[in-house]
Amino acid sequence: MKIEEVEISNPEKLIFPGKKITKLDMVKYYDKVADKMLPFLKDRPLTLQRFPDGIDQDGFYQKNASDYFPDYIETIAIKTEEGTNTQVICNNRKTLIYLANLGTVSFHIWLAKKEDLFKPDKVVFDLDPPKDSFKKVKDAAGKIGEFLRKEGIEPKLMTSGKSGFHIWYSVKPDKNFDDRRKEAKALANKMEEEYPDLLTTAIRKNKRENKVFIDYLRNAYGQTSVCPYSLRPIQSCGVATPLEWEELATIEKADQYTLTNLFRRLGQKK
DNA sequence: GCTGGAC
DNA sequence: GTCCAGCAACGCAGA
DNA sequence: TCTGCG
Ligand SMILES: [Mn+2]
Ligand SMILES: [Mn+2]
Repeated sequence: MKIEEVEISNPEKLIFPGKKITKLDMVKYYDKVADKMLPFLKDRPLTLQRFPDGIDQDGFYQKNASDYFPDYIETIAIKTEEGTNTQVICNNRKTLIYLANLGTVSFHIWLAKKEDLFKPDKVVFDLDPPKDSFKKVKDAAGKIGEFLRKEGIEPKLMTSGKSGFHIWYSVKPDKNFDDRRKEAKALANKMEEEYPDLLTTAIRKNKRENKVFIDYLRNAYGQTSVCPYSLRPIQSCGVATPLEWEELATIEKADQYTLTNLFRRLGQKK
């Protein structure tokens, strides 16, 4: 069995056993969503989150491209504190299929592109709910969207596919991570000030007091956030789904859209 | 999922 | 021939 | 400087 000239091994192996979703199902999902997803992957170093034996078994993160990856897999050298990593960049459908066949469930992307790895082209706020209070994080997303627009920013919204939301905005890649993080922190502090009962920037869990955590620390060199349209390794096979702001009211959980129902939504959406 | 080293 | 370990660091902020 | 965090 081949898709995009990539041999699919063990197509019947269950990756989401609870939902009886096979590796072939997953590969087909990524093939189908590729046109939407590839623009978000473009030119960004990738961390793969792989579950070759399904999400009920231990998985692993993979940063470095394996020696056996075929030549058509694009890679980039990444400076780290001690040495160099060689990370994958996924700029085409064939690569996406190849990585999915490896059991990659989730794709985690850098906030900077290969042209300048030290200068991010977006700022991300990762909203994490307390325990599992989706109500609060949904409320927070709406408030933060409104807040950012008042600041003259045009924020984008997506479900994380797992428990919360991501809100981000595009910037020119003309400042380094330290500067962008300071900017993000200042905004997060203002949000917290405006909604002190709902939002917190406290890193320690035991100081969050059941509030929604605004994680602005993703805005740092070498950090990643989940790519739009990536699956998440949870029973529900939730998808990180970009939303129109008007859609927020209709969302009842962070994994509302899944491998199974995402295309129903995309079909309706013009 | 796939490889390479240990046995 | 079979078995099995490895497959990710990093940077920040607060204590 | 060490630890929790994601
Ligand atoms: Mn295995
Ligand atoms: Mn999150």
